[in-house]
Amino acid sequence: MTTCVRFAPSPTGYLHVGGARTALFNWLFARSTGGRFLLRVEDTDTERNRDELTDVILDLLGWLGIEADGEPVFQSDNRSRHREVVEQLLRDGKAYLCDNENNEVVGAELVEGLAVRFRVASYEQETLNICDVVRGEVSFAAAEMEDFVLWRSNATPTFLLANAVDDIDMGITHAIRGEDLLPSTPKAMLVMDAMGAVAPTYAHLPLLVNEQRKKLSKRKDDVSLEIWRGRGYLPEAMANYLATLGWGPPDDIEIRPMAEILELFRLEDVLKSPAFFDPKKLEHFNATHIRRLSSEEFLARLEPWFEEAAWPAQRYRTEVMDALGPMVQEKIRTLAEAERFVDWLMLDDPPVDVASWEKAIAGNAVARDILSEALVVYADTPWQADNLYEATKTLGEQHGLKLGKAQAPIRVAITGRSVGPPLFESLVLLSREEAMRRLQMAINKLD
RNA sequence: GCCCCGUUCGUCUAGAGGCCUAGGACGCCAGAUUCUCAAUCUGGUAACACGGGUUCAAAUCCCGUACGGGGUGCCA
Repeated sequence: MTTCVRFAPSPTGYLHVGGARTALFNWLFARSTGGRFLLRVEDTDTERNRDELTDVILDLLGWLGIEADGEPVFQSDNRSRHREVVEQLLRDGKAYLCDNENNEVVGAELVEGLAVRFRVASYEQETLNICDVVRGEVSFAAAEMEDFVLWRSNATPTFLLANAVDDIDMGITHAIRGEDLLPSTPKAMLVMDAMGAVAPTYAHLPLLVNEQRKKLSKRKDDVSLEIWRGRGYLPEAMANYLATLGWGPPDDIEIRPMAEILELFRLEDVLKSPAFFDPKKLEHFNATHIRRLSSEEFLARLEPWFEEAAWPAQRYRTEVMDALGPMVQEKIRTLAEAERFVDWLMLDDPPVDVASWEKAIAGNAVARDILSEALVVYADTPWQADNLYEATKTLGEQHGLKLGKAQAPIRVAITGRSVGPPLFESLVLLSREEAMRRLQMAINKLD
C-alpha cells in the first residue's frame, strides 16, 4: 500500500513551530515510506485571505525544505461535497437537524438556518478503537460520547465533518497530527463509519510545550517560525532540532543532515510524552550547522542579512568578508550576530558597547598608557598582521601584560566591543589612518 | 466533574527483562587553550515519580497511587 499523508494547517496566518514539527514528521514519514505528502488548508473560516495565508505557509515550509506533492487543497473548495455527505447522513438518520438550543427538528433534508448534528446512537458498536502508531490502541466508549455538530446553521461544515470527509476523499492512509486532536478522533471515525468508509491509521504526536509544560501558546511563547527565521536561524538547523523533539536517532547523533534523518526516522519510534521547545539547544544546533557550511555557502547565507545591515549598502566591503568570513563563521551562533562582528569595518563611527568600554578602558588603569603608546608604535609599524601582533605584544610586555590583556583596550577603542574577529587581521583591513584616528578618539574621550 | 494521554538527569533523548553501579546531547560548573570569546578542547554535575506484584532477574511486564497534560464549542 502506498502511504499518503497530509499536513492540514488551520488558517491562523502564520506557521507555528509545533505545526512545523507536525508537517516535518508527516513529510519524513511520507518520504521514508515512498508515499505522498499533501497539503490541505483548512479554511472553513472563509473570512481570511487564503492566497496570502497559503503563501506564508508554503514559504515557510519551503524554507524548511518540506516540499508538498501537488498543489495545496483548499478545504473551502469542497463545500458541495461536505454538503452532500451531510445530506446523505440526514437521509440515513445518522444525523439530524437541530435549532440553536440543540433541540432536534424533524426532517430529512437540509433546512436553511438549522444546524446538523451527528447521532452517536446510530453507531452500533459499544466502543471506538483507534489504532494509533504512537500510542497503541486507544478506545472510547460510544455511550459516553455526545452528539456533535457537523453542519453549522450558517451552512458551513465544522472541522469534524470537513476533516473526516477530506481525509477519506484524499485517500489519506495515515493521519499524523498533534495529541490535542486525540479526543476528537473517535468523532471523526464515527463520521467515516457512517459514510461507509474506513478510517486511516492515526499517529498522535506528543505536544510541544513551554517551560510551564503547557501547550505552546501564541500569546506567551515565541512560536512563530518566522520569528526564528528572522533571528538568524538556519532552516536545516531548525528542521534538525524539530526532528529531535519526540524522536531520537538510535545512534545518539543528534546534529546531522536531513538526508540521514530520513533514513533513520520511523514513526513507531516517536515518543508519547510532551517535549519542551528549548531555545538554548536550538541555538547550539544552529551554531553547529553554521560551522558546517562551506565558506562560500556561509557568505551566501549572510547576503540577505547584510542587505539590511546598519551600514549604507555602498559601504559594504567585499574584501572584509573574504578575509574574515571563516573567522566570523566559527564564532557566531545565529546569522544575526554576524553584523556586529564586522560593522566597525563598514561604519565611520561604530557604536561603542558600554560594558566593554567600562571594563577594558574606563575601569582599566593602564588603558590610557596602552592606547597612547599604541598610537605611537602603530605610526610606523609595517601595516601587516604579523608586525602588528609583535608590536602590540612588545608594548604589553613593557607593562608586564600578556597580549591578551594588552590588546583589550585597543580592541574596544577600535571596534567598540570586547568580542570580535582576530584583531590584527582586522586592523589591516581597516587601514592605519582609521585605526589611529579611533585610538586618538578613545584617548580624547577618556580625557 | 467526566473522558483520554503521559511520567528516565534542570531540558531533549538512548534504553523492547540480565549488556544499566542507566549511555549521548543541551545547560550549568571547573580546567585548558587562542590576540578577544559568545569560539574550541577536556573533565565534572545530575534521572529510572511512588507503592505493590510477576520473575532467579524489572528503568523495561501487570495493578494501584500521586503528579502533569490534553479534550470536553454551531474553534480547529
